[in-house]
Amino acid sequence: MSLRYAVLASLLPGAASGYDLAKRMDVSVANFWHALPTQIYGELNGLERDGLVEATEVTQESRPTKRVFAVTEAGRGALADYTRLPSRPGAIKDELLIKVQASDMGDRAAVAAALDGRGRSCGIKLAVYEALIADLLRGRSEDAYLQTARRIGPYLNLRRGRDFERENLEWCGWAAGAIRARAR
Amino acid sequence: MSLRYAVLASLLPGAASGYDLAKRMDVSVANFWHALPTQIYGELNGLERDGLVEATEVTQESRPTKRVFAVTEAGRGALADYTRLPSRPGAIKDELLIKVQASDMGDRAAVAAALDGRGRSCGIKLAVYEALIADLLRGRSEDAYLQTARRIGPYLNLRRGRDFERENLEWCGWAAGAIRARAR
DNA sequence: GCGAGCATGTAAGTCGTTACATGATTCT
DNA sequence: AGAATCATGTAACGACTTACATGCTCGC
Repeated sequence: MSLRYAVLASLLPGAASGYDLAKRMDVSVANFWHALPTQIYGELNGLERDGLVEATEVTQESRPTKRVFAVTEAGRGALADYTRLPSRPGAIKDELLIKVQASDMGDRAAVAAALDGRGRSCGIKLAVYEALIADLLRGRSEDAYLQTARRIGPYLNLRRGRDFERENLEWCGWAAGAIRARAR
Repeated sequence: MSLRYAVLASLLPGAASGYDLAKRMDVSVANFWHALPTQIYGELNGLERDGLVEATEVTQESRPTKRVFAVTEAGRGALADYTRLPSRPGAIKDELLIKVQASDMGDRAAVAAALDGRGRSCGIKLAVYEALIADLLRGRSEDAYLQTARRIGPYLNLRRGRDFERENLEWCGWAAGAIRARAR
């Protein structure tokens, strides 16, 4: 029941087609809620049925016709109600950490290499988050932004994502080093 | 297909019943792979069918009879093979962050209160991780431990868990403050 | 000409959660 | 007396993933 509200929240900055929304969620929200296009198409139709979003057909030249979804008043209300509900604890699923857990009995070199690879993708995500943060701030200080911006939720979450990647990056390097030191 | 290896890795320190394993995973591995008892019982039976674990019936007085599972040689081999496989990117699912994302249009006070609550549970988890780390180190320095311990995988993951909770705790406080400053 | 991107979905299958069932024992 | 712990599961449901289908356009 949460994907529904992740989709709704991702539509807040403006209407979007399912295809566009899938890409938007990949940068704005993938950090804490990941969804594949298939799932998003289904959820958008469900939201439309329940009157929480409204669809408009947009005919394009030299591109397939698309359906653009906008949050309705009822949708905004449902999302506000949702913010009052208790949340279940956040969950992380990471196969790599299972491999780290078993690394002593497994292929140490392979796990260390996997950690290097993960470190690289953390570095890429980190750069993306830093660019998005700079985009929002547009030269303003953080304090100034938090006082004047129309919305601060997305900024708070970007900060969380950035800090997470930063720390993960550091840990990957450290853990790979520790495992390699062990290999001798 | 990953729960299977999370279960196998959790059995490495010693044989356990499904019931015990569910609790063990709640402290050792919940950090990066969470599973409910129902799922663990099912997976253990699957692992037994495939010869990756072996079950022994243990009759107890004044307690129900239980089945204790131990990793077999084939199980150890399967886990080692698993460490060589590529991992998909780690995924976080956190309802609270959806609420933070929508907080500007929702109930700010409720979201701030939810962040306080999350901060408290982070503090508790942090204390647990710190105690587990101290338990493993037993007075030794980290360097000494990494050089001499039989296994370092669990330690590396405890460090990751600790750092995560520490940072999450700090972020929750900061975000709650920012949202409350907004409410005025 | 070929792959990548635009745009939307269905169908099938796997994974994960919730509710329920059982029944003895130990703690408050 | 009632709740929590020990111990294992089944059944039903909901969430998520994978594979596939369609067809047009743009850049290389």
